[in-house]
Order: sequence, then C-alpha cells, then structure tokens
Amino acid sequence: MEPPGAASGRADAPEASRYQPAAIESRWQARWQAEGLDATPEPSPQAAGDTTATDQTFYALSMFPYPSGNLHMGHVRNYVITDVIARVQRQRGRKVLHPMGWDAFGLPAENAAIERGIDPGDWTDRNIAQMRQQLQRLGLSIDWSRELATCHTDYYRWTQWLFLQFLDAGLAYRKEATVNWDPVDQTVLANEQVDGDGRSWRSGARVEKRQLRQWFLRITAYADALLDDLPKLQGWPERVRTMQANWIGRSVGAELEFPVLAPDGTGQDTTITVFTTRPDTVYGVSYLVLAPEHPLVATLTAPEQQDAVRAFCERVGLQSEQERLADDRPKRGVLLGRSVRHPFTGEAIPLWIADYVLADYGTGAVMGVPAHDPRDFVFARQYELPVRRVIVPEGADEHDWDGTAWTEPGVLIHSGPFDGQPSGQAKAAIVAHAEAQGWGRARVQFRLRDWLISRQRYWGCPIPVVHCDHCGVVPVPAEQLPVELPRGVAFSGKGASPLAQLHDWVNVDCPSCGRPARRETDTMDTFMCSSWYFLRFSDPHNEALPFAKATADQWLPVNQYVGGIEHAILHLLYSRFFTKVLRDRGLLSFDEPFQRLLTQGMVQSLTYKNPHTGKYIAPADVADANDPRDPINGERLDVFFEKMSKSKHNGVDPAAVIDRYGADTARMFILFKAPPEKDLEWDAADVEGQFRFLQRVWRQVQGARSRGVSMAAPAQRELLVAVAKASGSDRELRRCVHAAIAAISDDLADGRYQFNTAVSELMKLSNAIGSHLEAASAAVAEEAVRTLLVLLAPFAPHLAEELWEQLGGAGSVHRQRWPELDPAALAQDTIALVIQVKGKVRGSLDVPADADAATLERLALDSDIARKWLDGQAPRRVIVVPGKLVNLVP
RNA sequence: GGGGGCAUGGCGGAAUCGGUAGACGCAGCGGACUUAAAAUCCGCAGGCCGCAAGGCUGUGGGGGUUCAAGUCCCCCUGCCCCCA
Repeated sequence: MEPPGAASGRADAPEASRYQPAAIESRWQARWQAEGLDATPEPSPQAAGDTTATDQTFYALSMFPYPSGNLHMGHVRNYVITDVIARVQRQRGRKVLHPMGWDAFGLPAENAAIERGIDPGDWTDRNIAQMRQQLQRLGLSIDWSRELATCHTDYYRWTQWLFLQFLDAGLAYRKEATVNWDPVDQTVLANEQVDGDGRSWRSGARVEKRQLRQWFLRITAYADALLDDLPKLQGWPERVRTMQANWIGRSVGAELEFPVLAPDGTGQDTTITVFTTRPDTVYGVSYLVLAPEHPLVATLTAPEQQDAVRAFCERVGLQSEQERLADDRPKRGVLLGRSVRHPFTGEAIPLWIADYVLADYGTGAVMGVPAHDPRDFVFARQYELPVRRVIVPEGADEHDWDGTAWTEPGVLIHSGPFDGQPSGQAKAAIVAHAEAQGWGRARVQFRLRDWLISRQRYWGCPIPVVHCDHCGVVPVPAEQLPVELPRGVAFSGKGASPLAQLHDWVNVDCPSCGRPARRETDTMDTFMCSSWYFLRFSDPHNEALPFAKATADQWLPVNQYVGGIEHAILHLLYSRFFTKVLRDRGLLSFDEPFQRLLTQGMVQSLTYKNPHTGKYIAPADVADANDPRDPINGERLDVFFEKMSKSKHNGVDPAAVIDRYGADTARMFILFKAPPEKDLEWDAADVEGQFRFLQRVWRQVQGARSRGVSMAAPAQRELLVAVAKASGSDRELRRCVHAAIAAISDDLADGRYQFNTAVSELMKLSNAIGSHLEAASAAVAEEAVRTLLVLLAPFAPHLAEELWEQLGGAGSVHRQRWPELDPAALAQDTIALVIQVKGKVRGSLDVPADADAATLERLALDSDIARKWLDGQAPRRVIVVPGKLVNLVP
C-alpha cells in the first residue's frame, strides 16, 4: 500500500517539508539507542527508613509477554500505555525503571519441537529476537540492557534457588493429587488445557482423573495474609480485589464428626469429619456424602455395594470439576451400604458418595441438608431422601413452604434445645455444644487450594531436587545450581516426560550420601517463573543472588503495573504470595509487589460472521461493507466488534499499521480511541484521523520555523507576561497553552491516566496554535510550540524529537522538564455568566471575572433576559454561583 | 441464583464538587482552492417546530430529592464481568 504521506500531486514538495514517519522513526530509534537515552539511572543510596529516595524512583512495568514470535495489538496497547507513563515520570524528574523481558517457558515451544522437530530453546530464542525487533519499532523507552528470559540459565537458576527457599520454609511439599491425564498423549494437562467437555485441547481425548504424586506450594498458609492485605491495594481496580477475595473464599464454619456405625448397627469403628458453614442446620441432616475419591470409601463400602461404587467412581473420574459442580446438571450418587450416627439426635443416617462433593475442598465430606442447600435438595429429590426443614424465615409460619431450599438465615425449629434461636446465635451455640461434647470444632475454611506446580513437561524450569533411596528428597545444593535442562532432546509427544527418559541426566549421585539417586523429572508451572521477574529487573545481572535486598527495596514495589484483566487472579495472586514469603524470609522489606495496577481493555475489531453457518468471514472477503454478504452463499452477515483473533479473521497486524502510518500514529490512535481500561474498537478511519493530526502538527511547526521560531532558549517569563498584557491574541494563545498544561497534567496524574482526554487536549492546543500563531509575538509563539512539543513527546516520541531538533532544541525533547503551569495566564477579564430562570438556561452575560455575588445578582436582575422571563416580577429567590451562573426563581 | 459494573448524537467518547450536556475525533453536509479530483483550509451539525428571531424537547424507561440531576435516591428493562 502506498504511504499516505507520499500522496500524489505533492511530488514536487521538498523532501524535508513532508512528514515521513518511516525515515524519522528508524533514525531516532537508532540514535536513542546509541546515546543510551533509555538507560536506567542509578537511584540514590537509601538510608534505612528513608522514603525520600523511593519517592524519586518510579518503576513502570508491563506484564511481560510469552514470546510467541508475533506481536499483536493487545501487546501494543499494553506497552504503549506503560511507555507513556514511564516517559511522563521521567519528564517529572523521577528516576525511572522501565524494563522488558520474556515469559519464555511453556508448551508451545515443546509442541513446535514435537510437530516440526525444532529445539524448544532455539525456537524460543528465535521468537524472542523477532518480537524484540517488532517491539523496538514502537519507540518504547525500555532499558534493554535489563532484558531477561525465564528460560535462560542465568534466570532460572534463581527460580530454582527460590524454590529451595520454599522447600526450606516447609512451603513446598509433595502429595498425591488428582490430575488431568490425557490417555492418548500420555501426559498430565493443566486445568486450562482441558475444555468444558473434559477433552484435551491437543488430542481431543477425554481427560481422565489420575492420582499422581505432585509438588505443591503451600499458598493456603498465606490465605489470611493474602486476603487481609487486599484493602491495602487502593491503587488496584476494585473488581480485581473482589475477584481475589472470592477466589481465596474464606468461609467461617465448623467441622462436625459423625461416627460410622459398625455393619451390624451396634458399635462404631471410625469417624467421618464434615465441614459445614451452616452448623445451624445440623438437625436437618438426612444423609452424609463422601467425595468418590475420599480415602474412607475403599474401607467403608459394604460388600454388596462394591461393584456399584467402583463403576460410579470410574464414571465420576471422567468428569471435569466444572461438570460435577454445575447447578443445572443432575446430582448422582451411590449408597455405600453403611450408616453414621447423628451426634445430636443419635439417629442412624445413610452414607452416600456423590459427584457433587470434591475430595480436596474442606474435608471431602459434607452433611446433606436438603431443606437448606440447593444441591442437597436436588440430590434428595433424585433419591427420595427426607427433607427436614429446621430453619424458617423470621416471622413465617412453619407450615408455609414454597417447596424450595431456604438458604437464608432464619429461626430454628425441630432442633431440640436450640428451637427458637436465630441462625447466627444458633451457629455459635451448636458449635460450642459440639466442642464441649468432643463432636467437632469451629473452623475457618478457604476455597483457595494449594498450588500444584508439577508439570510432566520438558520446556520448564527443572525442580532442583534429587530422590535418594536412603535420604529421601534431597535439595540440590545452592552452589550446584542451575540444574540445567539437557539440550538436543528427542520429542515424541508420547509417554512420560521427555526428561524421565534421559537416563544420563536422571541418574546422579545423591548430594547428601553420594549413593546412586535420581533427579526429579517434573518441571515447574511457568507461573513460578513469572512470580518474581519484577524483582529480578531491579538487579538483573546479579550473579550471587536473585536480587540484592537493598537494590530491590530501592525500586520496588512496582509503582505502576499494567496488563490484562485475565491475570486478575493467577499471576497477581501468585506474585503477592511470593513477595510475602520472601519478605518473611528476610529477602525483602515490603510485602505487596504492585502498588498500582491498571488493567487495560481488549483490542477489538470489526468481525463478520454468518449467523447460519457460524463461520467467521475475513474482512478482505467481504465485497461491500455496507451490505456484507457471505462470499460463498451470499447470505447476509452479522457485523460486530470482537476481540482480535486468528480464528475470527479480524486481526490487525501492528507491523502493517506502522509500515503505513508510523509508530507515532499507532500510539496516538490507541491512546485516544478509548480510556485505557475500556475495550478499544479498532477503526481504520480513526487511525487515518490520527495520522492527519500528526501531519498537521508537522506542517504547523514547519510554518513556525519559517517564521523564525526556535527552541534554542526558552522565552523569559517576565517577557511573556508583558507581551500578553499588551496583545489580545498573545493573551489568548498563552491562555490556551496553560489550559493545556493544566488539563494534561491533571489527566496524567498518578493513577488517573486519562490518555484519551490528554490527546484531545493536545489537539485543542494545536488548534489554538493554528488560530493564533500568525498574530502572536515571538516569545509567546516560542512558548506555545515548545509546550506542544514537550507535551506531545511522551505520546509521539519520534515526531516530537524530530521537530524539536529541527527547531534547534538543545539535547533531547525527552530530557525536557514537564512544563510549569502559570496560573496567571489562565485568568480571564470577563466570563460568560449563565442566567437561569427556574433552573432553565435562558442566556448568558459577559461579566467581569472578579465580580462578587452581589454584583452578579444585580447584573442578572438588570439583564434583558430577566426582563423577558420574569414579567417584571421580583424573583422569589436568587441563587448565585460566582464564576458560573445566576439562577432566578420566580 | 448471588455479587459487581455499564447504558450519553449516525459512531468512539467528554462533562473533578449536582451548576451552559455532547469537549476532542470519526463519519456526514456546505464552501474556498483546482480544468477536475485528491490533499489542504474555512464553516455547519442531538431531535422536533419555524423563512427567521426563537421556542419546545433531550443522557435506556418510570418515579423521587433539589433553585438546579447525565451526576444523588427508589423501581424497571437491556448488556457485560465475576462467583455459583
């Protein structure tokens, strides 16, 4: 496509007088790199307890990308937002850390190896090189000397080192767990890799549940801290905090014990402990349910139920958790053929297993209270179990019942000595009674489960332990790290982890006793690698430690973190967990990693879909955008905005946009089109509009230059004030300049980040310069152009730098301080006073800006507007808002 | 089902505290320049009535508080997100 800058008919224009982003941008990128413009300054040494040093530093961080090899618009939006924040902070005089790295372990590299025989490391490094080059075209002010990749040994040796810290703290452990097993590929899959139907994303096979010994991190030990510190994160979006709180899911309740009756119904042999948040409903229990995976199932199943129970467990093993818990699915269960004794009533009640009870939540056993729990209710109806109502709504008649489960608090009935008590009080009383009798205890339960970090995969960080028959699990000594991933491995995609098949690698001497032992062949979940990269950026070349405490304390916590809402729980929760553990280990002085969080919206684009076939149609195949038709069958297409993706054929390639318009236009468009946290609709016409604006700025500055405007030295404040006093157009232009400074400074204040309105203020300033520059005196013209370029610099860094240089500016425009507001320049002699009659606007009056309320009232009452609308009557009431309006109420 | 959010011109979006609704831009329309077109520049533009002056109306719908409501309160509708 022809660059619009090279429009026909202007071929005779001199080269230098046209805005040609391609030439300008690559030239400045090379020069900035050569001059080290984006290098991170050394923060001043920080005395203990001294906060002034951290006030001078600013850490701006984007969530680092997975190096797929292709930069997409979502990345562009993310990094441009962070870049503007970083640049503005530099102009405000802060020392800025703005790094970039790669979340480089993960399945796609291994799949490339399986499918195309490429070494995962080579594949990843190639992608990184390609993406870095694409990123650099955006003109981001990133300090590339701090670049890191989680798959490089100088990074992952410290991931391993940190794992050993967790192990040492007792926060890393192995246990049997139910995992997703793909029977075709013969490998474990992460939950995210299993679709809603319980099928593998790769093989399409139905995933099985298997019990395997896995590594876990004990995040539940920090559940309270992770929850209790959420209110500290005032710079985070409320909804992210809410999502984390829900995910952690603290619930207060009790454990109650139900003795299992011996088969003959006389004595008892064991006890089942249930967790419940509703001890007040204990008299409504009509059955007890174990999870099918519960360890007691094997021993408690009656002989005549063996076959049924085994078949049921197998069937449940095939179901995803989602399926098991879904409200709209029927609940299924099987009797174990045994009974338990209700501790409060002494009654014998049947023992079941059911799909809707999960082994790893609570105790893996629940008490069935059909009258007061919707799932128990469905289950009881299915198997004709008794429904015993023990709570009624306050003030309601016991016999009024709508035939559904009542889950709200109420008043107890049929509950022995607790009858008549309200739910809240009864909860405490029943738990106290159980405790006194030795039947149970108060207990806080979390929804959060320990973090399963084992992956039976090659392309991940090896877990640095050795299994020795004599010493057990032995950590690899820190001085022997890293445990390197062997290279040149053959991938079949079948069988156990590729690492497990490398006998030379697996077989080692035990670091403790020296006898033959085996390496751990599991690698770590990639979220481990991304849970501390923000720390490494503060001290990326440290060879003795993952980071020096003092250095990390100087830069962190991250002042502004920017990324997608999809990480609201996982990555952000894990990073918080890591930070708290490292603080408790004395490795850090702070306990929350991210002070402010901005979750940017998606980038969407126009999408065409055939409503009958469900097929997405590429925009290029739609002949007439005004009447979109399916190119195959001519059917009318649905048109809407949706997130860019390959499968929807609606992606816009950032490289193509930069080729055509330049990075500055792409940046400006993305910032202007929508507020950062909202979804953004890509629109080619709007991109064109942004390009036109930058062209206009270019022409404007060329015009100013030909009139002798120079950036060599700023005009003196006294001179500006003097000339503005003398000339109306000077005063007006100065007013516009300082209005822009005020508005843009406000829009870009810490945490506000209203880039869209900031860009529109830049446009207004440009419009004002267009109207007034001709008539302006040299000093005011200089101030106006200088302000425009310095304010434009963070948004369109190349154009601003180019024009700055053309006008003889000293040094880089990016080293210029943020312009200072002169409040006096904003002052106006007269203002338009709005006259309202009974709250309706009826006109306005030019009045002196400094007139007091009494004067304004008199002016309003004397006005033609008052005469016309008041019919000569004196108003009953007059409201005066000085500087704004007068409201006359007749 | 529970919790949270959102709803403003043809479109994206503005509107710190309740104080001129629609900034800025896109698309559109008119004009200037041009042999012509493109580009550029100038102007118009919520809707309705009117030649005009001007008036009425208007921020999803209904009600309320207030001198004054896009903004605060209550109810309803629709869409989105999270949890189930």
